[in-house]
Amino acid sequence: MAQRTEPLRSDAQQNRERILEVARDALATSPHVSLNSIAKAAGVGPGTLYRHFPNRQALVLGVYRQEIGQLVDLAPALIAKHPPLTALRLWFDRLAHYGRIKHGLADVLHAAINDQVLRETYGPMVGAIDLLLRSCEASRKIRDGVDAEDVLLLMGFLWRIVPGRAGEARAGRLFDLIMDGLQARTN
Amino acid sequence: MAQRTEPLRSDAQQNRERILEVARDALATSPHVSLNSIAKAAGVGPGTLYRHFPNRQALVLGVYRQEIGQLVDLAPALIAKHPPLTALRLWFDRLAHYGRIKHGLADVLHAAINDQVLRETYGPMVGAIDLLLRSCEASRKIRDGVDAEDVLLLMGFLWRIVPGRAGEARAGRLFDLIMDGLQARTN
DNA sequence: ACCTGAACACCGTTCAAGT
DNA sequence: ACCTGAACACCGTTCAAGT
Repeated sequence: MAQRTEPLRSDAQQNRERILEVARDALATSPHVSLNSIAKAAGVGPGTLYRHFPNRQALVLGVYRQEIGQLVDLAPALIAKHPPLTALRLWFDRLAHYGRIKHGLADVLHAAINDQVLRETYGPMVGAIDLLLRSCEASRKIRDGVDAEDVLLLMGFLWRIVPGRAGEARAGRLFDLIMDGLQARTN
Repeated sequence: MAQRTEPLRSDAQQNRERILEVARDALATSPHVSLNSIAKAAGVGPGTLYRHFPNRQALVLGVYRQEIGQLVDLAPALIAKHPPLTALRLWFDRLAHYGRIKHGLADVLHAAINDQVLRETYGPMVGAIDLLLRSCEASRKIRDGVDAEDVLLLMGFLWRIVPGRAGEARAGRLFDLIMDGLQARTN
C-alpha cells in the first residue's frame, strides 16, 4: 500500500507506462483480452508485465487508479462551489461520464469490497462520497442511517446502463429517484 | 427460441440434467470453474457439454432459468394477496434471497441487456416487475416515468452486497430508500 | 535491477470415430 | 441421434538465462 519507496529504473518506468497505456485501450475495447496479448502490444515479454502487475486485477486496478483519483478529487471542489445537495448531484453526473471504461471500473469497485488489497482504491471513493454526504447532513437534508457505501452501491446501476441517449435519460430518471429517496422524510 | 419441438433422447436428457446439476453447484462455489471440469464432474466428455450448451453463457443461463422462473411466477401471486406497494416490497425481499447464486444471476441479467438470445430470460423478469408496478400505478402510488427496467437496474445493488447480517441490514435500508424514491412526489 | 522468451499446465472448442 | 476423447490454438504464469 501507500507509495513505493524507491523510484523505478528509467527503462522499467517506461515499460510500466507503455503497459498501462496499451492496457487502458485494450481493456476498454474488450474486457477479456489476454494479458499476453497486452504484453505483446506493449512490446514487452510476458514476464515483464507480470513483474509490474502480478495478476489481472492488479493491471486493471492500475489502469483505473487515475480516473478514480480524479473523481475523488472532484468531491471537495464541488462542495466548495455548490450547495450540498447540488454538489452531490453534480458528482453523480460526473460518475456517469466514464463511458467505455465503466464496466471495468465496476469490477474494480466490486472486487474491492471483498479483497483487502483493493481497499486502497475503494477507500478514497467511499471517502469522497462520505464528504458529500456529510456536507448534506450538516444542513440536515439527508435521511438518517445512510452511509457512503450505501450510495456507492445504489450508483452501481450506472455500470449496467447502455450508452446513448436512452441510457442518459434513464440515468437522469434514476438519479432523480435516488436523490428523492436520499432526502429526509424520516428525519 | 421458445420451447424445443422434439423431446430429447432419454440418455441425452439425463446427461443434460446431470450437467445442469453439477454446474449449479460448481458455478455457485466459484464462477470461473472451467467447463471441462464441469463436464468431467458430470461424467461426460467435453463435446457432450458443448452439444447441450454451446458456450459458457448458455450453461449459466440454463442454470438460472429455473430460479428466474420462480421469481417471475411469484409476482402475480403476491399481487393477489397483498396491497400493491406491499407486493412490490415483498418481491424485492424475495429477490434478495438468492444467496450464493446472486452474482451469476447478475451476470445473466446484465448480459441480457445486450444479447438478443438472452432476452428470453430478461423479458419475463422485466414483465414480473412491470406487473407489480402497474398494480401500484393503478392506485397512483408510483412516480411517473419509471419503468420496470429502471427498477431492475436499481435492484442491481443486491448482487454486490456481502452476505450476512450487515448485508441484510444494508439491503433493508436501501429497499426503504428506493421505495420512498418510487413513491410519488412528482405526481 | 530488470528484461526476455521458452516452457508448463490448463483452458475453450472442435471433430473424427464410435454406439 | 448422441457420446467420447484426442487434438488444436491459446491462455495465465513461471523461471533460467541474459544485460
